Amino acid sequence: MGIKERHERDREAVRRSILDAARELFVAEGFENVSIRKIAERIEYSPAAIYGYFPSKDDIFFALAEEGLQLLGDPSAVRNDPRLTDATPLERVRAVFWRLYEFSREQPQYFALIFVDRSVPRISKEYERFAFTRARKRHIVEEIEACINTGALPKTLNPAVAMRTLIVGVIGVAVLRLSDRLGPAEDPDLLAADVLNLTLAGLRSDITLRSSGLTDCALDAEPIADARAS
Amino acid sequence: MGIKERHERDREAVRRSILDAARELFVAEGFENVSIRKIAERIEYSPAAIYGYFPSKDDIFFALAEEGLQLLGDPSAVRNDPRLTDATPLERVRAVFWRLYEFSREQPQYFALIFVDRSVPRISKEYERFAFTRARKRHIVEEIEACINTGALPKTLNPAVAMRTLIVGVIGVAVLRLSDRLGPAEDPDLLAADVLNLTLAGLRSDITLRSSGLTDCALDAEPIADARAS
DNA sequence: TTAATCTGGTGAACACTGTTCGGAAAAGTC
DNA sequence: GACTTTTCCGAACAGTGTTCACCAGATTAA
Repeated sequence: MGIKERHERDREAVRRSILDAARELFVAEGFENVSIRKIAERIEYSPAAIYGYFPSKDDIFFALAEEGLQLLGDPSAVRNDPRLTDATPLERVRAVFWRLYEFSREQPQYFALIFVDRSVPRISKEYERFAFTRARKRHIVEEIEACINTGALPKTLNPAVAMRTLIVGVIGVAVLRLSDRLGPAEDPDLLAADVLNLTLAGLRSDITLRSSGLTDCALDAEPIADARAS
Repeated sequence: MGIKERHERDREAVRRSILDAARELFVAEGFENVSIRKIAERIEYSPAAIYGYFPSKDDIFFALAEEGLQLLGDPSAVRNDPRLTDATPLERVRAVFWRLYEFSREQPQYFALIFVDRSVPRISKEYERFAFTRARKRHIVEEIEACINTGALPKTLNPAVAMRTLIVGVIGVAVLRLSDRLGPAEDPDLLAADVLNLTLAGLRSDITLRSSGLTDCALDAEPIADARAS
């Protein structure tokens, strides 16, 4: 009996159409400017029907965030980039964070959602859902450790802290760009490149960083409370 | 005849009560969660009455933003801080940006409005209203130039670009903090200090920065288009 | 085949939001 | 006292996220 299967397929098709419509509308008009009614109208369903597939508007956004992070790409994509086959470890690290900055340009809505937005509060509580971000973070730490091992970065450096400071730089530039706070003649790309080079130069200078070394970060926050509860 | 004066005083009093109520509500609940009706209820007026004083909800926020920047404080307050009388120029620069980070903690709503928020789009277009931010920016550039003159920072450094990179760091940390993207055990204060020190160390290292030197920045954006129009 | 059941979508409504408008009432002016 | 101006309010408009009683149609059991 393929009836149940057909049911599931139909249901999944509707769910997909909701996500597709929501994604297009979000990217085109921004999360706040898209209403359930607009999504419903586009897929030719009633607004109430959507609540049979997602418990809230936030959850639609949340499902899209997961897809958004996949658009950021697998870290191994950067690792295997042919242009980086004979790059120095430092250049590889820079490439990883440059990719993050590029993502903020290519997918500003996704970027804002995942790294900036406060209007979707639950995202910070449910980061462990994004299991594959753990692999991403591990990869970045490995790249930084490679820099340390080859002497490109000082041995005293904590890779997690270094990663954090680089993320801070990318997010700072991206926020300035996305919130339209840059002057009309300022080039955000040049600024991003400068900030990355500047941060790497600072890391090379072997100053003492006081931040503790943590296993969690913006790309992979694992609430300690949850870990204790389990 | 003091009648007109009394009228103006009464009107100003109501206007003030609107701003006070809005400020308290914004700080307590955030801009998006405060409605005109809530403000009206608190000051015991009808919602429509508020539109006799402000043309829109955005304009209430905008008036508050101006007050918010005054909470950030006059740059000369940092300049005249007794703890900085015999500080090095570099320490003074760090103090200025540390003050900006503190502001992001003390007045997160104001900070988000002025430096981050996209939901009040007009603020980026009307920055020239904040005339006194020009003095603030000039002061910061002067402090950085003092560093260059004393050799604490390299002579090749563009002060405007240096200021920009330091702002990027502060905004990056502040956004991570305000959007709740830091791990539960991470200390944003330590991170902010690390990022500032790291950026300053990078600036000292005399790497080549490609960003052009601009007169406008996040603290004082003067749209070129407007300047041409006048 | 018929009757019962289960499912999914709907229309209407609730409680909100920012904003507008006609009118009433009070205050000021002549 | 009559006229004008200012100020405010009640009601409404168009929009929001969300809920719920209901119903048609598909599925299952007798």
